[in-house]
Amino acid sequence: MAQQVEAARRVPLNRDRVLRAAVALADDTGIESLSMRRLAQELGVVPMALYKHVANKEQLLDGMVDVVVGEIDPPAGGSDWKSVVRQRILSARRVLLRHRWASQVIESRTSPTPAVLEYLDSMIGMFRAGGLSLDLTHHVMHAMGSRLLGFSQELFDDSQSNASRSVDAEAQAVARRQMAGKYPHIAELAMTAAHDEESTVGRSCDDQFEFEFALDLLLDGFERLRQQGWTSANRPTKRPA
Amino acid sequence: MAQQVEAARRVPLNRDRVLRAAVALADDTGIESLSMRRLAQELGVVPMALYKHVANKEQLLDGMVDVVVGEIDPPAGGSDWKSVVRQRILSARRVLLRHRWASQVIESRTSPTPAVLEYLDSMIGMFRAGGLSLDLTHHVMHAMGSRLLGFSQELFDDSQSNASRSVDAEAQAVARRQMAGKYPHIAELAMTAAHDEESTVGRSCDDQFEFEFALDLLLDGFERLRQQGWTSANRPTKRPA
DNA sequence: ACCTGAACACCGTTCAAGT
DNA sequence: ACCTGAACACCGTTCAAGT
Repeated sequence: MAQQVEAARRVPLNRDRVLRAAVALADDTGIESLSMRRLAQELGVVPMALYKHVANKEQLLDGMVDVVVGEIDPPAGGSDWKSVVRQRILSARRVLLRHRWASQVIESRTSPTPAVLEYLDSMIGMFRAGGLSLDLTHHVMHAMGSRLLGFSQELFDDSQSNASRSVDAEAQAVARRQMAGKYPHIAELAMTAAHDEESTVGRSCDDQFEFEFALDLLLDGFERLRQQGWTSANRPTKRPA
Repeated sequence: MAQQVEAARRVPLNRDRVLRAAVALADDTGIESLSMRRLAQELGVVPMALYKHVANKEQLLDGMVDVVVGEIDPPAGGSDWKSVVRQRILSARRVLLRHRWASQVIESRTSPTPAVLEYLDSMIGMFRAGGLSLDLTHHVMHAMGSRLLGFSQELFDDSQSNASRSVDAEAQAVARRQMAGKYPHIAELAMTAAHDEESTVGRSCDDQFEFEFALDLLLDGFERLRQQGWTSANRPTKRPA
């Protein structure tokens, strides 16, 4: 332990070491006690040294989110779309259970990090590959965003609007093209929403409708189970406590 | 405006005025800029004056949550259970949209406030009155907790475990009886979980199973829509932008 | 040119000194 | 007995002074 600290002090600080130390500290002591000063102390450096690798605390938190999201397993190919999506989401859940501060931090970000966008993009791709229409995939992503994906509803909307706020039109177009290159499925979805026959400029999508879509889907499911006299007796084998 | 501030200064401070001012300040300037010092300034008092009405900032946040949850409409009787639940949840959503900081604060509480417990209790009561079995209601509440209820999955579990941590057995029993009096439906549910044939002491419930229940319910719903060639063309009338 | 100690403007909360 | 100014132990971040 003391040896590790010694060794760590000798290795020159870099962004990756800063982020991993921050994740470890948050895992161990909780996100509320993660401070720039405490983190610096843990790394055996003066607080100011951190500011060479992250612009500020917000960027540190962004970086920590990317580390965590990077731990989610890549999609496993082969089976039907439901199994593939299911496996991926269960992997994400395991990751978020390992880093219990992560959901809260992800939801607190004002705009999603690249790693989060990549995760969402590949998730959309899995639905599309499974044969779901663009239209259905759009609403499905919103419904999943509730909490099963690990973060909140509004995140998905913001990936568009926040990035393009207070920037001139030309820069926006460039950003959009860059985005389409990196995240084709997100771009495809955004495009459809924009070309919607009833849409006015920048309408994007109807939050209220998305919310009710998820709600009604669940409620109808509950009612169906109710009518069938559903019971949890057919629960999978439980490991003993 | 200046008159209001003058008048407010004359009225003696009480807990209710402190909480309402805190809610208004969070609504206006965001939760991150709500500080004890700033709130005191807004009320025209010295920071220390607040500590006569709330023990600390955590208790202030608890009180703010109760104010917000108190704004949710009471259940409207009469119709089928789905309409009743639907209306209530849509009311809760409207409230949380008015106070955009609230979800985050509710999820950050270490144990649920009385108002939140009351809200959950009456929600359970609505499902039970609709004819859902205790068993089904249990899983339904977990599935709803995802995000549609406005706060996270784990909250519901903690209402039991957190309250009874590091307290002797006798005090626990008293607390349980008090709880059963105030929140009969929660108590009923907790009881069933405890008497589950396979349960060991304090097993409460299988988080993993609850998560997958919600997940599979949604996924099966998506697949059904997919097979039906679902489209959002039958969307309700949209108000123009 | 690079690094960093001291300082700034905050924060929640305590406590002793004042009335 | 009550109230509160000053103080404490923090925080993120700036910046000028040092090498």
